[in-house]
Amino acid sequence: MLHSVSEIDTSEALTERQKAVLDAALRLLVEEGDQLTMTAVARRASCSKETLYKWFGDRDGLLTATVQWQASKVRVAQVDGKGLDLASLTASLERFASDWLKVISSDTSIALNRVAVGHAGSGKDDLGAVVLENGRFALAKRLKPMLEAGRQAGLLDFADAETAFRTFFGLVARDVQIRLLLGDRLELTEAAIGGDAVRATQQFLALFGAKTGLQGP
Amino acid sequence: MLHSVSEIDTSEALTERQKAVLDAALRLLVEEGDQLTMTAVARRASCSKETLYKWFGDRDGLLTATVQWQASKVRVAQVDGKGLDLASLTASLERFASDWLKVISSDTSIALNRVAVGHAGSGKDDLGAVVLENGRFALAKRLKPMLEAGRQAGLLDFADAETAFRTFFGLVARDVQIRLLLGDRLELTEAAIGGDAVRATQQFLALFGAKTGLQGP
DNA sequence: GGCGAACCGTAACGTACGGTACGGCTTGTC
DNA sequence: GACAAGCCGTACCGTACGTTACGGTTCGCC
Repeated sequence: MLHSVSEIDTSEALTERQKAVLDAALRLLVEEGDQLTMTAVARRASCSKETLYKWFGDRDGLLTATVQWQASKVRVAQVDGKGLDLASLTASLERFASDWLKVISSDTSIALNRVAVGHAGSGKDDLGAVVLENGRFALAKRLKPMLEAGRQAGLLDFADAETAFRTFFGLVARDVQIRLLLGDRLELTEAAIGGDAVRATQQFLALFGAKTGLQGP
Repeated sequence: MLHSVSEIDTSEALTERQKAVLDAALRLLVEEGDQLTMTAVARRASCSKETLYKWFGDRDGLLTATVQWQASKVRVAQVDGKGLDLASLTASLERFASDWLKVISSDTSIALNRVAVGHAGSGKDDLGAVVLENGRFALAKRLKPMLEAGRQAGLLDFADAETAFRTFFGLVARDVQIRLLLGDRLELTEAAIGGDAVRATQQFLALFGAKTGLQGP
């Protein structure tokens, strides 16, 4: 049974058919937003509504399963901070920034966040928590070890990794996500993302780089 | 007729009674979110549904009018940069940061943004544009002259005011708005907001303060 | 006092959609 | 080949809610 899930576990023993159905639901979610209907999902996935209800319980269960399914697809490898120097730290931060900008500007992320935000008001489900856990918090969990390693290597100087992370987050995302969620056309080309990643990283290093005389006047 | 409006104009000749009705709708929107019903609004406002439809056209019209009504209430005075020094610039920036954090963490803003985000997918109305115009863009319009003045006074150093603004925005808001929209409990006390405003301002000045030897080693 | 406009309260209408039931088809098992 | 399980397609049910209609009341105006 899927609709009893609210823990952190991910793929939850989905059959291939179920994954295909959730993929269809996801595509429809991106196209239609929250006003997708069970009938439309069934038609798109070439399955019966009865099956949908048997597998996912109800509409909220389907939505939750869809969001979790997408979340389970974006697990990425942990980077480790072996032999860290300023160049590799910089490259890693730029990588994080670039990846994150690509994520939040993707159609899928926008659609999922819209749905989750819309549901956040009425505590029926925890879509918001799922999205947050696999977005912002997952990013923090991956980035913080790198920041700590940078501090160990004498490259960074900060008191609290959480605070440092949040500043990095702000420097990278700025107003991009909220503008996209609110429907602002804001095309982020590959080049623009790359430039933003470099800028954000430089700003972060300017704020939290260790004062070892390497960059001061 | 209200429902033919989509320009930038604001209060649009509302009678007192209409304002009262919109206030009721706004309160209900904060409580119920997007699943408020016309019946509920009519009951809360002690008016008939017929009146609602006559005044606002349809449900979307009522929602749009409500959002615009709230927007028209938050017009604030333009600050001017006469006799600007570092202390007054710092104070102004802190003020902007603090005000903005208060806004985005308020129940009203959260509710309005949630509704607007939810509607942004299906181009039925332009709630997203309205919210954006009276939120993020209004802030930029008020802040940029101050930044320019700071540059004129030799206190700030940046190439593009828009870019500088967006960095300030990122440093202030960080992950706060998206977390709140997604339902994360994140209580911002008066003290926390004040601290964040100071921190964001200091970081901004560290990045964009003119290198006049005033703060370097 | 008579009249019309605006508005309140409520009832009624239509529909879209969540959820369920059911007949038929396919597939695996004995 | 009989049988059961799982699933597809579709028809069906119930309800919530947007929208409309209408009788009754208030209020300004002559």
